[in-house]
Amino acid sequence: MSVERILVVDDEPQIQRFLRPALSAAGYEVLEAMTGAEALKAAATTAPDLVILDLGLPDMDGKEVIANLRGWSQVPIIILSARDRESEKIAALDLGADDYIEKPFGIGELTARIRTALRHRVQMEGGQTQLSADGVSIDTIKRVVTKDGQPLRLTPKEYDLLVMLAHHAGRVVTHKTLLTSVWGVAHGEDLHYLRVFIGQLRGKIERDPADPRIIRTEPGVGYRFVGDDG
Amino acid sequence: MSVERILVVDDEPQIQRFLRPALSAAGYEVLEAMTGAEALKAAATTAPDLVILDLGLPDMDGKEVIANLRGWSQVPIIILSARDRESEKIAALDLGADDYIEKPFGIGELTARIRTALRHRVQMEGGQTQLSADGVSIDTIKRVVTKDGQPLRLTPKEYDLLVMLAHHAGRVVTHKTLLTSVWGVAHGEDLHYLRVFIGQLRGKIERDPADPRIIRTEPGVGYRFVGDDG
DNA sequence: GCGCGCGCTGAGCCGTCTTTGAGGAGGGCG
DNA sequence: CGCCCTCCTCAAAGACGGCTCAGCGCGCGC
Repeated sequence: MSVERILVVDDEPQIQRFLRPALSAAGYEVLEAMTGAEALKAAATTAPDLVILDLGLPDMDGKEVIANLRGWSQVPIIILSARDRESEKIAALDLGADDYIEKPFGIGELTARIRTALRHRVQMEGGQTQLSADGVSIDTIKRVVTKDGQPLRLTPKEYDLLVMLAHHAGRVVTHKTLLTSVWGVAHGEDLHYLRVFIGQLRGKIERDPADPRIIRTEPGVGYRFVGDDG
Repeated sequence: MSVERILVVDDEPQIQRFLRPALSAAGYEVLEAMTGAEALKAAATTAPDLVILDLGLPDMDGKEVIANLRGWSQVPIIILSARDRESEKIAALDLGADDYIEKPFGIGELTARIRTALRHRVQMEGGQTQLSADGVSIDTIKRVVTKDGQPLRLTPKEYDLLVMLAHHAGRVVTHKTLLTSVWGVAHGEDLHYLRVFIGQLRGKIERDPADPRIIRTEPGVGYRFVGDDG
C-alpha cells in the first residue's frame, strides 16, 4: 500500500501545526485546507484517502461540507469538534461522517480512529499505473495513452476523464463523481460537459464509437470503464 | 431493511435495563449476554448484525472478546467503557473494534453511532459476493446483474427495485416501502407502477415469468425476494 | 495580428424508459 | 354461481436522457 493521504480541514493554525507533524510521524501524507470551499476543491482534485474535518469553519457550516462530499465521494470522514452538543454529533454522523472526536483529544486516539476508518474503506485497486482495454493502454506515470501501439493525442480533460474511469474499472462511476473530480465541485451538475467529452473520448479510443466497448453508458447513473478482464 | 439484531454484552443489570428499551424503541431487536463466554457463544449462534461490548466483564478482558470475535467475524463492534484511558481506546480499536464510546453517553449518540457502523457493514457486504437466486446474481459494487453468467440490461428503476428487494431477501417488503424508496414519498400510493415494473423485472430475471421463483407476490402486502438459501 | 487547439454552449434528433390506460385472469366470499 | 378485489399483461403516449454537430470564445505560439 502506498502512503495514505489525509486532508486536514481546519482554520485554526495551531491545530494544523499540531496535526501535521503528528500525522507525518505516523506515516501519512498531510494535505491542508483552511475553508470549506478549499476542502471541497482539494478533495476533488487530490482524492485523499481520508478527511479530518473541523466543524467550525469560517465560510460554511461543516455539515454542508459533509453533505456535499457524500454527494459524490465515499472517502472516510472524521469530525473534530469543540462542540460537544449531542445533536451536533448525531447530525454529523447521520450526514455520513464516519467518526466524531471531541476536543481535546490525544493524538494516539486520533491515529487509532484513523486506522479504524481506513480499515473500513472498501479495498480498491487504486495504485494501478498500467491499465488496458481493447487495444488501448494507459500509463499514468508517463501520462501516455496508446491504441494498438500508436500514441494517442488526448487533451487534459479527456485524459483526466479517462484515468478517472479507468481507476474504477468494472464499476460504474456516477455523473456527479466524474464531474466533481474532473471539472471541480462547482460543475457537479453540468451533465452536458460530460456527454460532449465522453463523445470525444470515444471518437479517439473506441474501434467503433457508435458501439462503445471500453466506455459503456449506464443510463441515468454514469459511465463504466470495461477493462480487458471484463 | 429487516430488523437488525444487536447483541448487548454487559454484566451490569442497570445498563441492560437502560439499553434494552432504548434500542427496542429505535427499532432494533436486542440480544443480551452477561459474560465474555456468553457473548462469544451468542455471537456464533445468533449471528447478530452488531455487537455492543462493555470492556469490564467479570470472566475475561473485553479485549480478548474483540480479538476472538475478529478471528472469525466481521460484525461491527462498538465498545462502551467507563475507562477513559487512551491506551485502552487505542488497543480496542486496533484489535478491530469499530467505535469506542465513553460512559456516560447519550442514547441519541449511541444510536447515531450504531447507524454509522451498520452503514459500513452494508458497504463491506456489497464488496463481497452479494446475493444470488436461481441463477441470478447481483453485485451492488459493480452495479451489475447477471443471469446464468450473462449480464442483464436493467433500467435504473428496475435495478433499484431489485436491489431493494434483494437487501431484504427472505422477508416481505410492503408496497409502500418499495414505492417510497424507489419512486419517492410522493408516489407511495401508486401501486400500479409497482405491478408494471415487477412484471418487467420478472420478464428479465425469472426462468418462467408466469411462475415466479425469485420475486414472489404476497397478496395484499407486498413482494418477497427468495434467495438461494430459501 | 492570425491561426490553431481546447473548452464551453446550444439546438436538434433519436432511442429508451416511464407513465398511463384498458382489459382480463384468478381467488375469496356472499 | 356471480361479484369484487387484487394482480398481471399489453400497448401506446409522452417525457427524458443521451448523442452529435456546429459554432463561439479564449489563450497560446508563430
